[in-house]
This record gives sequence, structure tokens and C-alpha cells, in this order.
Amino acid sequence: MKAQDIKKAGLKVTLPRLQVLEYLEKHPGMHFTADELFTQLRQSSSEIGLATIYRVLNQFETAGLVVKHQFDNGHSVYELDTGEHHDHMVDVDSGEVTEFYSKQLEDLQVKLAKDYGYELIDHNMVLYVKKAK
Amino acid sequence: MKAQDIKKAGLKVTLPRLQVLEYLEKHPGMHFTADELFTQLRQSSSEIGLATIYRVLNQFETAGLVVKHQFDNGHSVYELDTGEHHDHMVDVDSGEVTEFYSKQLEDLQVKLAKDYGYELIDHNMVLYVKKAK
DNA sequence: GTGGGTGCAAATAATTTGCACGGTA
DNA sequence: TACCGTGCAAATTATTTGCACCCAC
Repeated sequence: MKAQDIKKAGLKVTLPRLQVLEYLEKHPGMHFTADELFTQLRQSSSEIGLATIYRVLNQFETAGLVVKHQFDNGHSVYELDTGEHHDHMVDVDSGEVTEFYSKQLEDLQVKLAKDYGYELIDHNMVLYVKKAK
Repeated sequence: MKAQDIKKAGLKVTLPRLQVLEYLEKHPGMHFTADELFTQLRQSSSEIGLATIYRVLNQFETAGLVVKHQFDNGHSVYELDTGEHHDHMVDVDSGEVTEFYSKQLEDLQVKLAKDYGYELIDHNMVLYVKKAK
């Protein structure tokens, strides 16, 4: 439940925090920029400020409640952390984002890091695609 | 040769353009932010402006002379386009960037896109790593 | 000569921070 | 009540743009 998750993160349960978390839960698998969340929540007769959204999202990211992704267009998008890792495909024509997971890909990355004398901590992988004809 | 490459891109051969291209050629396999290039070139008694660096780098990127990468820290880095595609590993402790290439990885990405009904246009993959103990 | 190119400073855009007020524990 | 959290506006940071001058062709 939402309030519990916020408490577990060592944060006070406040209205803005609940609203952000609730909005993300209502739209599973979707990605939002801070500004999109701001606009959406404002329409729900909320007095929330953009700066608060950024602060809350950063806290949630640190707490592992939310995942932040950086696509090539510059801004960052956030989504609820479901615990299941996945990567993204972005349709360059429509901007549509598809999540995918490939065990083979994950394993290959670990192997590649090892080949170069490293240990894999994290990765960022985005495929830019077009609808096949 | 440098001047030729610039001409081929349909651009006039000017001092700033030569200086940027020359600096990148002198440091193969290295990545620079626009600001780093600015500082470096200024030290070489150049009157170049930061805005010009951004303009020139964008033109070079469009022309395919230079590749632009966006790591998670926010700013973009540029390197000479050698024509050989590769991906990057970033050491999260030192910030050091290692280039690597894996045919297996490239093939897997094409296959993944196809599995989802897409055609792969481009990709962005960065491994965040730590030196193995 | 002329139009593209440049440096500088001002304009944007995304995100962060300072501050006085408000709400949670 | 004490202090964290908030909204707002101002500050930052990376990048882009307007403009008068300059230079490659």
C-alpha cells in the first residue's frame, strides 16, 4: 500500500507524495516526465508545485520506488519500479515506448563487463526502432 | 584530410571548424564535452566561442563526422566517427570510458526488435561498471 | 562583394535551491 | 511543538539563438 511504501523510505506521508505515487500506480508500464506529472496533477485540483515533483521523484528513486530513464531527447522519464527489470524500445516515428526483457541480453552484458575486467553495476539500453513494413 | 571532410559536408572551411576537428583527431577514442573542447581550444590561443563549438559539433554530427553520446550524468560527449560502431562502458568510480564492440550483442538487438515487429534503426547502450576485485 | 560563419550576450529549457509558511508525527 | 516538507520564485547548468561584424569563396 502506498503510505506504507513512503514510510518505509523514511519519508513523511504527505499529500504530494501520495499523489505522485498514486498517479504512477494508476498507469503501470507508462513513463512520465516531471512536467507531465505536474500538468496532470494540477488538473486534479492539486496545489502541487513542479519543484516538489522533482524532489519527490528523486527521493522515490533513491528509495527504489521509482525508476528514472534518460532517453536521447534530453528529458528524463519516471515509472514505478515493479521490481522486474526491463529495457526499452522507442518508436522513432510515434515516440511510443515498449518495454522488453531478454535474459540472453542480460547475461551477455555481464559477460562483456567481465571480459574487460569489470563487474557490471547497471546498464542503460534503448533500441530506437521503426515499425517493420 | 580535415579540410576535405569539412568541404564534403557542404560547410566552409573555417578556423574554428578545423580546430575542433583537429583536436578530436589528435585524441582518438576519447570523449569530450563541448565545454572541455572550449577550454582546451582557448588555451591554444584560440578566440573560439562556446556557442560556435556547439554549432560546429551539431553540424559535424549531422554530417556524420562526429558521434554524440549521452551518458547518465546529463551532459553530452562527442568523439570522432571512425566508422566503426562501438558501445561504451563507464567506470562509475573513476568516470573512465571504455569502448567495446560485440557482434553477438549487435545481432541480438536486431533480433529483439524484429521479435516485437520492429526494424532496428539505432541503439544506445551503456554499461555502468566497477573494477572487478 | 555577399552570404555564410563567428563571438558575445541574452534567451531557453530542464532541473535545483533558498526561503518563509504549513502540515505531519 | 519541532522539524520536515511545500509552493513559489530565483538560481543553476547545458545548450540555443539574435545580432552586428568578419572572412572564405
